[in-house]
Amino acid sequence: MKVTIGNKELEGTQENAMDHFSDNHSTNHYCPVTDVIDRISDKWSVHAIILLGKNEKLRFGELKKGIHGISQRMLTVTLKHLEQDGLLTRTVFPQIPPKVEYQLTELGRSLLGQLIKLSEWASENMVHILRAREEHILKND
Amino acid sequence: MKVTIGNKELEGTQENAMDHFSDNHSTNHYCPVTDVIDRISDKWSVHAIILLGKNEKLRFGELKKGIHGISQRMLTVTLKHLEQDGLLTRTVFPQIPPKVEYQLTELGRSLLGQLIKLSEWASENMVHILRAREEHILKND
DNA sequence: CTGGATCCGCGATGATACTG
DNA sequence: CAGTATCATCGCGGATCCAG
Repeated sequence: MKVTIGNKELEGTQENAMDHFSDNHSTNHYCPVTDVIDRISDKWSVHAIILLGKNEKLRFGELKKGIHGISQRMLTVTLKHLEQDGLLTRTVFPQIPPKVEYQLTELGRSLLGQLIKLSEWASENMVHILRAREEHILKND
Repeated sequence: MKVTIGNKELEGTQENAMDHFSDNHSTNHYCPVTDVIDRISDKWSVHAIILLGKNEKLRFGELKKGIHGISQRMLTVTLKHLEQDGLLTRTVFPQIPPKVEYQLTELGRSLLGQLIKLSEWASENMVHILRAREEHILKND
């Protein structure tokens, strides 16, 4: 289970998280954590979760308007995935015209916290990354 | 700059992060934060960063062995992106056979912290997600 | 209004061969 | 060993039409 490349290991709280990731490296194939990470790091999923973090309940059309560039199909697919993963609930109001409300579950809200921290990191360090990219372009002259 | 769908806003530290994301919703198109998020949430990038978090320096071949399933091409592309973003350094040793070492920068290490927290969330809540998926499958009978 | 179903283009990715 | 270059492919995701 433990994987060492080279011969260095991590100490403290990092060790547990690393070990989970280790499943994916070396010779093993399927890793649930990687599976979950792949899903929640999905481009549209992140936007949907963040948007639902700003608004307790949202209808399909509101989400569509709120996530710029997303197609109807991808919104449907994304919301279906998030619902399957238990990150949000889908409530159908049997009326004409139909009305469907989406809302984060408690699980979804806990994930929201993580995504916000990640987005905070991104906004704080964005300038460094953008500058690094520019310098890299200049270097190729 | 501020976007409200419905009429709810967030309080506290979440507000800033949300506002950055807001650029991507509504009518605007390009958002640097989204750009950065898309890049750092890339499947292979996460693996490479995590692996380089476990080992201060790694050669190309070691990374290839450590990230199961990645092709040579994608490893090259991924490392190039991470280098362009200033998240890792690439050191070439001019010798035969060639030797190249990759190492996280300080920026990369700070991101590593965030990714580890995300992976910790994933490993802690993985069971709920997997159970939710199973229940959803059972529901479709 | 909220999707489901279908078609399809294209970019991302893998496989392979080659090189300093 | 550490890539580069090229070709083939495959699935994401957009566009469109249809339905309840």
